[in-house]
Amino acid sequence: MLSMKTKYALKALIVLAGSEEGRMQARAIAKAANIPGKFLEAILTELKMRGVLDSRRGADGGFTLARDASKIMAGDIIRIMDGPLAPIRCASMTAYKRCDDCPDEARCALHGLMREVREAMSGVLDKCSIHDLAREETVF
Amino acid sequence: MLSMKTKYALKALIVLAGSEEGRMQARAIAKAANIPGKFLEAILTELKMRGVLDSRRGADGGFTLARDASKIMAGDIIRIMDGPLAPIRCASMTAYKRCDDCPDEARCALHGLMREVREAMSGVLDKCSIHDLAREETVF
DNA sequence: CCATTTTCCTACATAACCACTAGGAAATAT
DNA sequence: ATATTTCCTAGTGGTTATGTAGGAAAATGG
Repeated sequence: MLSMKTKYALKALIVLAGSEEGRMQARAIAKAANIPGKFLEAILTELKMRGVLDSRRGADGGFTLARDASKIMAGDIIRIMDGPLAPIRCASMTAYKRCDDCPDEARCALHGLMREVREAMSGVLDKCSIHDLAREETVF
Repeated sequence: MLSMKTKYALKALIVLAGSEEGRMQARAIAKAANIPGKFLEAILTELKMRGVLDSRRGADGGFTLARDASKIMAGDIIRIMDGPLAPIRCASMTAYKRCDDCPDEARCALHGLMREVREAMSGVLDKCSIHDLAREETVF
């Protein structure tokens, strides 16, 4: 299950990608996407820290996408906010970690299955960009 | 991410499905699958309550699969223990619920994407049975 | 009937996480 | 200088995760 945080992050990016100027203030995004203001602030800061957004402060400041919307994938955002896509760490590409109690990964029944799941999820989420999401007639 | 509970449930079922007798006691399963005993007890009880296992108590009691291992799908178990596969309730088949704040599902950018994800996950998890998992040379 | 075994049930513990909120410091534009 | 806006540190109240402890109820073997 996606956390609200992740859902808000995606919505915020879609709103931002669909904006005229390309730059929007936290307040405006919060209003447009119907997200609690202070909470969104924290989310945007995190996205900036992780290189997804750029920001400028002070009057007439705001946030911009750090790269083209077509290069920001839904999968990237979910990984940043919620962690790896894979249902289990030993099946993750981006955050692999061996299970403490697993004697032999190659013969673990779950490992193989969960890799398939990860692959399936990645196949959808890493092929869908914020640009793809923003071009539809989106309502929040 | 799968919870330990779900991981344990799957492991327990695989062990049980792979056993000679078809009936095993909680203690024995815990040992074979390397799961904390008392915790497993609770898990097995839940699986029984949800119709996946049958049980008999008293001396020489234990747990058996309530139906053929080939008819118990990994997806079923995950849904029972962790909830819906879909990343968001409005994209779930088995636990659909409209988002409170969503004015029009058909035009929600996330809805469509998350349905694709659910479909992809279901495609793997609802086609893989405990039987499939147990037939491999599994080690825990 | 009795003792033993095993499931079943209730309760608790503790740590982490989720979804936010408050208040102010630092930077920027006019 | 002032107003605006992001950035930073804290804290809060509720829920979930991952178990443990202790004993009641049921079944079996003798």
